[in-house]
Amino acid sequence: MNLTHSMQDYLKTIFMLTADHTRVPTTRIAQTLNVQPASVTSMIKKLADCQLVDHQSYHGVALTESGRTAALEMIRHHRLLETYLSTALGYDWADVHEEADRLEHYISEEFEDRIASLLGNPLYDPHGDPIPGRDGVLPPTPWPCLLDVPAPATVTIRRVDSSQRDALVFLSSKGITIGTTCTVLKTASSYIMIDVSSTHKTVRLPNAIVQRLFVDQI
Amino acid sequence: MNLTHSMQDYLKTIFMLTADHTRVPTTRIAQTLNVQPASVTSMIKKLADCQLVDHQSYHGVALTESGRTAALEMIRHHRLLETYLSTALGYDWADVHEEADRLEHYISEEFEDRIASLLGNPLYDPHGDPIPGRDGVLPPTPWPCLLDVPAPATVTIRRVDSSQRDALVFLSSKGITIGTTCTVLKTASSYIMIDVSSTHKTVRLPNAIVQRLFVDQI
DNA sequence: ACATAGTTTTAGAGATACCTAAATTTGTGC
DNA sequence: GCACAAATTTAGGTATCTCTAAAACTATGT
Repeated sequence: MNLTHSMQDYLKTIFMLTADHTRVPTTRIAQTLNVQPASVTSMIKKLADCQLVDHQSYHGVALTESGRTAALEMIRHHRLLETYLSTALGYDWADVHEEADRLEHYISEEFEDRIASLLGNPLYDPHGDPIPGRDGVLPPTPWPCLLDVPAPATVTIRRVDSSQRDALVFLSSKGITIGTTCTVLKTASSYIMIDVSSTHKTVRLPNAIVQRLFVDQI
Repeated sequence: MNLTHSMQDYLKTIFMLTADHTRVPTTRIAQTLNVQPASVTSMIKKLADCQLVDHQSYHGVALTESGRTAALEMIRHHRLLETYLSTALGYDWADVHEEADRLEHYISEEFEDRIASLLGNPLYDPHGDPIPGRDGVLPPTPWPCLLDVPAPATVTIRRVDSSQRDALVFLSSKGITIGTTCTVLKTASSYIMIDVSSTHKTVRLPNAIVQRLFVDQI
């Protein structure tokens, strides 16, 4: 069964929204994809016909094993593209998502293989998100949220929640990216103060940012 | 007016088929795009409504100035992608077309600019086809067909008609590519014999191949 | 000048993916 | 246990791009 562009989008979205292993309600899918709930229902029905999702009327959706496999393939394309755009074409990490989101549906397996091997089969994309292998295995992401690290501590940034472009722009403007080492100077209730080791500047990070950072404690 | 994927395909095809500055009949477009003539008629009508083509019922189609501009943009995408796939990703020159044909519709202007500048703003793609500039200007292609070069002569391959994948595979198997220098040893009515200077091998080229090669005479 | 073969257009229909509006189901609060 | 709000599905409609079959036009040969 060949998947349409749209089916791939739905599968990827359902995968993202079921990371917590619960079923996802139609409405959340609709919000995420910017379509009406009624449109989701009819697409879900189609995906269920293809055995890609398990749909229980009025009780949400979950991926089947083959749905999960298809979603992971798409996520592999997306994250490899993000990595390639960033590493080989010099894209800013805030701009890779939009381009990858379009191209992921149209690259061939050959293209996928070639960029993967040029990049040295990377395990993480420019935001630290894990890139599924061809076998569908996701590399581990064991890093705790910076919000949960008490001061004083020295940490290395490993992963950023990339869903808000603004946050990415803010972080790179402060010289903070994957691999950056920082020292947490102070933890307040609505922000933290850190010292960025590469620039030796002190930066105030509001909680909205802190909760998007995942770190290795050193 | 935003162009759909399909509109872009039609414009590109009409551009290719009107290289000789004549109008192109519906049927040829249908053959080229592998659709039925009736489908062409309705798409042509849509393109004419957008002032992208000039359609005179029962008397073929030609591009308008804005149709030509849109077609050249798509051809620029296509040929830049072919060049990039070949140069940066190591694709065989016989395989670039298929991949580029899909991706050309989905890359952004930023992607276009980045690969163009990484490649040094190339003027010709891996088959020697001219890459339109951002301004829509096509580099010159002054090279005569090898068929019209009498023996003995020493020539450099400048361009290959890439429309038949088999021919590309055959040529590269014989070590013949863009920039290859050859000496025409003998001209017969249905083939020629050449010496490929890089391999020092003598190769018999049937006319079906010879008529697809365009060369600089040295 | 006109029949006719071939080309092109029109007419009507199917698939995909979206929409709005109306109906149905769920689960909570009383 | 029932009413009600919220979530979800159904029903019916739009746009895009394709198809087949039938009608209309062109151009050629006699």
